[in-house]
Amino acid sequence: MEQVGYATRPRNLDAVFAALADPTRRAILSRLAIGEASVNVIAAPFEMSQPAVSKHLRVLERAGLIERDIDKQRRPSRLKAEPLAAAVTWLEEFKEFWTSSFNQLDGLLEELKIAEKREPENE
Amino acid sequence: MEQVGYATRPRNLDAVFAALADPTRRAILSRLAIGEASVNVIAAPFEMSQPAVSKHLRVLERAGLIERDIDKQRRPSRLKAEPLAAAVTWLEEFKEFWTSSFNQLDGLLEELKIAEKREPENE
DNA sequence: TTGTTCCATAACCAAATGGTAATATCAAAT
DNA sequence: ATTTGATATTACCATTTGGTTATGGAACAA
Repeated sequence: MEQVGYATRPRNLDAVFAALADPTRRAILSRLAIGEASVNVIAAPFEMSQPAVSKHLRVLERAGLIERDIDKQRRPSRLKAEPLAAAVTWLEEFKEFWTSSFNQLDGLLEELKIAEKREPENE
Repeated sequence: MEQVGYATRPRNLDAVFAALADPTRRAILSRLAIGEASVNVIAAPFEMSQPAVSKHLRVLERAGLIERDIDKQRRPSRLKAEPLAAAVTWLEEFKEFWTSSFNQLDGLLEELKIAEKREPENE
């Protein structure tokens, strides 16, 4: 396994998460997980025009999630790893941070604050 | 403290990823990972108006990423776990699927295609 | 009472998004 | 040389997004 974006915090998290926010684009990624595919092959299952799919591909490309080759007239796309790894890293680090003892500490502080400030009237 | 949140579908990946696509909202989540906070406390570090932050909080709430309570005049927000877990699950399942043997198969097919460049493709 | 704090809401705006249809480009096939 | 096929590009449209200022209202403070 090669190293992926561990040291540097990639600043394109915005674009990666935004790209993942569309179900069509997630479906495209799933399709590409099976293997590279041309625009028309990608577009076939969707009930939208080819330019619409091309736009989605451009969003995925600018997020770094796919790369596009040139094969005769076709422009096969294929997945790229690093941005997804960055998203996973952000989410996992955040989850770990959040579920750490800070959480329980916060609960304790909250109870202390309530007890210290005023008698509970109705909870 | 009374509950004010809505019942949210924990599988709304569109809304979750869209919410995560904004750096301000990710920063708000990081702030809330330390502990619950009122709107003004959340808004203080940002160079934007309070209504702008309230809008971001509403996006996070509709994505199910936070819940909002009522404490006197304050509306403290706190994190919710399930949607983030859903996002992590999607990404990890996708990553696993993608890095499975399909990938190596695709690589093999790619080499084969290069080797037999003259052969037309099927769809 | 009067004023202040905290937050929401409304109206507005510019820019981005997601789609369309029509056309252009360009390599491949005939 | 002409046609076909795959994709990009353009022009256009409606909706959403992310921000603003102004205002309203409930709860607290004096």
